[in-house]
Amino acid sequence: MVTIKDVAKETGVSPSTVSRVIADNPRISPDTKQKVREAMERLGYHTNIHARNLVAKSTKAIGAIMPSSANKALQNPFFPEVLRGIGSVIHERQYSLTLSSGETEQEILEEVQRMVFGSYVDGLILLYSRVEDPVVAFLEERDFPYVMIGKPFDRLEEITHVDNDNFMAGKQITNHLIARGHEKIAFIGGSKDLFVTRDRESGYLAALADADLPHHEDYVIHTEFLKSGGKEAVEQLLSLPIRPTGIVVTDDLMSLGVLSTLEESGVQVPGDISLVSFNNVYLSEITRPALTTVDINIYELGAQSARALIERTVDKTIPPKRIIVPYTIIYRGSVKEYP
Amino acid sequence: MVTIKDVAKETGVSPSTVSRVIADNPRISPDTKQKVREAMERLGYHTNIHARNLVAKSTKAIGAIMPSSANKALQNPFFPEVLRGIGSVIHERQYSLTLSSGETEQEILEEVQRMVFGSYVDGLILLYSRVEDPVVAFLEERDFPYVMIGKPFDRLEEITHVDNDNFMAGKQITNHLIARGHEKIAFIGGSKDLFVTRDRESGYLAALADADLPHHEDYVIHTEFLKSGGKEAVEQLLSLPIRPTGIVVTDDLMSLGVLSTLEESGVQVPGDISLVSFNNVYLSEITRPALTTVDINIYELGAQSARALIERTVDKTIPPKRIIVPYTIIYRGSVKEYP
DNA sequence: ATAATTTATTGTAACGTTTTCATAAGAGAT
DNA sequence: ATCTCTTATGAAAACGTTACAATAAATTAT
Repeated sequence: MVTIKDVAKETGVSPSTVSRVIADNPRISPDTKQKVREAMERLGYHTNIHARNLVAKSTKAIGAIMPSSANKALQNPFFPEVLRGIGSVIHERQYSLTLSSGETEQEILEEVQRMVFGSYVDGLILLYSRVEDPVVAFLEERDFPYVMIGKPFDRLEEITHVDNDNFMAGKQITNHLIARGHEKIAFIGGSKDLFVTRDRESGYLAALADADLPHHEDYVIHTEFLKSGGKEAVEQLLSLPIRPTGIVVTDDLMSLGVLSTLEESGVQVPGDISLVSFNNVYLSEITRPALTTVDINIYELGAQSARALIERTVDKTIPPKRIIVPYTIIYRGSVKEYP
Repeated sequence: MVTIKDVAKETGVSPSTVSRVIADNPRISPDTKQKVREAMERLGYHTNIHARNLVAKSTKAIGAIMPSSANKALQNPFFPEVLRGIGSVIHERQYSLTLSSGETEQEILEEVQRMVFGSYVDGLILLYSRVEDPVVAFLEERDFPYVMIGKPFDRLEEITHVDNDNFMAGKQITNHLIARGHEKIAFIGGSKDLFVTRDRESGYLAALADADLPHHEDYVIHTEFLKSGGKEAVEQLLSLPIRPTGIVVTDDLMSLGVLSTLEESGVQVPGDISLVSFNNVYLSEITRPALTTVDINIYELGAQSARALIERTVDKTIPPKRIIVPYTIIYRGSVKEYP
């Protein structure tokens, strides 16, 4: 391994000078810089991060915490896409990205502790948001830099997070259905513990209220992600005396299940029932019909969170902020004028 | 930050002793161990990896290299799933996982170089296999430990890799179609540059040959992953004078597109055409019909590669090996007896 | 011409570990 | 009682880097 000393010897200069050349310190004369850089190139020098980190205290690495993998949700193409967004700014800033996951809540917490105590990373991105998260409690207690993708359980103003305006998105996509003449609109969402679900549901309800449409309890269904993708939800909906003519589903992957179950039951989409969805992952354009869905810009969710985190790690004093990533509605074939 | 010295002072013992306790060195008396461990617990000691790595030379970290993200393939739920597999053994062995991706080939190579030169990781897992990969060339040249998921371009015997028996899988799933009476069987695969595609195709051809079924050039189609998920492929197939009655598709996500396009064209699955697929990702059970697909055990692909890599990093002399992860065929509703 | 200031460079300590070598104390052998 | 042999511990060097204080040389001010 070629070290700073080798370069120093080669150039006939001291190690400290070489170090400053690496840092591009203005105190070093252009000639020496030139000379040293050539030697570094020639010898194939690469700085050893561990030595650097040991003294510099900064690791130039951030960690991404995945939700507990006991959860099928992990198969959602959402994750590769956020990771891609994070990765792009990580790469651009010459940082590195450590991925952390675990089967259980407990495992995840342990991993996080190992990472912060062992100073593996300068900061963390939480790729999920859940109520009463012990990880958040731990990070707050240690005052360790982190940002959250999604909406924090509490202390909204104190936690830097990047999110969509899920309320407005929910409202607007529901309005789209209403504008197309639908009045009996159902809602299928994931777990009530997730803020995405809650926000999108609130938006849905607000849209109904604004349009003076009645709201039926039975039209709102919460289902576990893994439970055959909304099969039961659809069955429940179809068994109702008055069937809805439109459905708002909070996730494309779930929509796929909903779509299948509907067609299986002989219900045409969008002929009999219109469907709108969220996320705009790849599959939403290859289903039949292609889904009208709100594109929440997952990539940007990742990129923004990485930017905010890095900013935060270099200057701990900057105040927490909330970043709202804009969404766009992608109109495709799953909605039809009613009647 | 509480260091080894603090623990030493607290216990009235030397730093070296504390270090030895951490390493569970048998030379330390049970009493001192007990005493030191208590102090570590009490003070909340956690070992600083950078200091450790600096002297120990091992980072206890491995890197995972994702394919270039210019590629839509990244949205494939395949990746979260391998990552989950890798993550599980990483966690179990107390290693950490660094994720590396890049837009372009060049970016990826740079990242890899940074990782190996800066001694970020002890070894790398390549989550893709492609022809003439400069990353592989680089790693070989530096004799840096790595394993590949999939099949290497050349030097099969010299590169540790973990793969499925894609030939047999392709053959067996095609045989399933043949056993159900199909004789006109088409094949839709991804890029010919990918070994998965090639192997599965060879298996498909072998099955046809074994059954003395004729092979039509027109029945084999290679399509880019991102191109609307096999829409064109299906259209080509349907425009043929003699339509196939069965199709082998090399990826579930692609099957979804195929399925949609077929139904759109008024072709019933499995009524008119039977479909078999590969990977068994979550969505394959929520399509309509649910896909008969070969479960390649993605999780295990990840776990095995991590195990093999770690083994390799602790002992560089162990010979390269090839690990074949068994597959199973999951029979669902996309195949029907012909006629 | 001398003093004060700026500029470019170096020597050294520090970061938190691990590891080699040395040493003290106790056990066993003579 | 002396000597050797374990066993348990400590002191110190090393890992590769950064950063602070010190110094030498060059420039400017008086």
